[in-house]
Amino acid sequence: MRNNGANDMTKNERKPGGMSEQRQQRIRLEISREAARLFWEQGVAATTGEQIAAAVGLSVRTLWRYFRNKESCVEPVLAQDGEEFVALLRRWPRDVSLEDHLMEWAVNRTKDPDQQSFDQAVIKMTVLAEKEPDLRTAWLMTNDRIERALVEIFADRLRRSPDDIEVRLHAAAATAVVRVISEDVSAALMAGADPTSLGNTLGQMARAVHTATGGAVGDPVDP
Amino acid sequence: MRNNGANDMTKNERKPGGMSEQRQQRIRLEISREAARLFWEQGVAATTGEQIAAAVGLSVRTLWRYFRNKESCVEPVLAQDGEEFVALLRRWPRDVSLEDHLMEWAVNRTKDPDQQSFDQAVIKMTVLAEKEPDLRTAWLMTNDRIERALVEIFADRLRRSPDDIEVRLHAAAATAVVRVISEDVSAALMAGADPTSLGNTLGQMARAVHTATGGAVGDPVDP
DNA sequence: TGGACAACTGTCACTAAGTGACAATATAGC
DNA sequence: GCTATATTGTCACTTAGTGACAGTTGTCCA
Repeated sequence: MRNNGANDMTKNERKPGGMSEQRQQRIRLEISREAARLFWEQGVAATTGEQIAAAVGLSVRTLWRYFRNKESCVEPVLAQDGEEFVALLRRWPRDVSLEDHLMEWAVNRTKDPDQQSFDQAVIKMTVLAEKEPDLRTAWLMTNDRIERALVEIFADRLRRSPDDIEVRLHAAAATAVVRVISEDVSAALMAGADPTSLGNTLGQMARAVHTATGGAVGDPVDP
Repeated sequence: MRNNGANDMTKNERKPGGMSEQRQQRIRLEISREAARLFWEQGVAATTGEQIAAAVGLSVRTLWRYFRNKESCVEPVLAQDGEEFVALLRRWPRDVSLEDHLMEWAVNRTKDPDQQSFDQAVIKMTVLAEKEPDLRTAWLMTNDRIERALVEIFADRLRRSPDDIEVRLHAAAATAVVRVISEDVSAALMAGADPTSLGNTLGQMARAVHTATGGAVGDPVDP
């Protein structure tokens, strides 16, 4: 999904003095990467904001302008896979099943070499978030955001209101099972599992979503 | 569920100088109550640890010995309903459906007068947690703990391993839908809804759990 | 190309969160 | 009451995080 940032120059809403959205995001990602590395190497508590700022070459004050607090520094890394997943669901055609859509994407995607090392960071943080309480909160918050996104997506697909309790229930259940599978896969990969067996992970997610929504989400729907 | 603290004096492991488990819990709850009140009245950011400590008559240092950080001060309040729910599920007979078990409990329970005002605090915090990010993390963390408890309970009921991915999926989905319904009900009550219509909330939860687990959890099972 | 203007960044001073150490105190068991 | 031990308070300290203000950088437009 690294291929989607492609020249979407439709939003030229840059004000004088403001920097491009992309640049802001790149800095956030850069910070997040360094924070993840430090958290992994020394633990969260032992890592200071000063260290993170120094690692990326910013003043501490600026660091806190990009992130509300220390834990949220890793959110861009933690949210990576989730946002990829959400973006994928946004492009989900109505006449295609979830499993087919995910599988079709899986075979077509190309693995950017630079992306590889980044994926490592994602996996490390996901695993670390199982034990470190501060990272756990960040992980749960990113999943909370995913859930809100899924509410919109599901509401659209089911032609129901985002306020509909059924829709919100489906989104919550779907997000929960996707999260658990992500945790499970990350733990397996960290333990040295063969990444090729990961190919079926998306199929597992699709089936889990279908089950967790009582069959309401996953099948093709009327156009 | 106030009636379960009943004389479980089996754990007489009190060491000289140590205080009883109950006393510790009472203090934690007392702190939580005051924190919730202050958070509601002035907002989370505007409330200092010093204020909370003063309100309950403790030194600030002692406050931080009871709670790791400011947000977690409200966890006992936020966890109230959830722990009640978990305790209820622990007593869930194998030959009874979830809906029947919850409904039977609903009619038999007595509303402690002191409990009323406490419920108000629970509702307030649940609603406040929808907007205030710091409380949101606390709310998600309590639900994370509930999920872990449900893993054990479901594993036991399904006679499967707590490590079984299916079991964890069911627990995650179930916790998620129960959380959403709780949020929904709290918001409705806060908006002035009639509490009598709340009687069916447990039925709704039971059905939602049944659906979110693909029918795996909710029906009676073999003894 | 060269301002003009607004956003971005750094420095400084500050408040509040949270912790370690140690002495004082309270409590359970005898 | 006596004793051992957990609990609490006080003090000093580090770090998280913010507000204000000045300097810098990047964008838009002439």
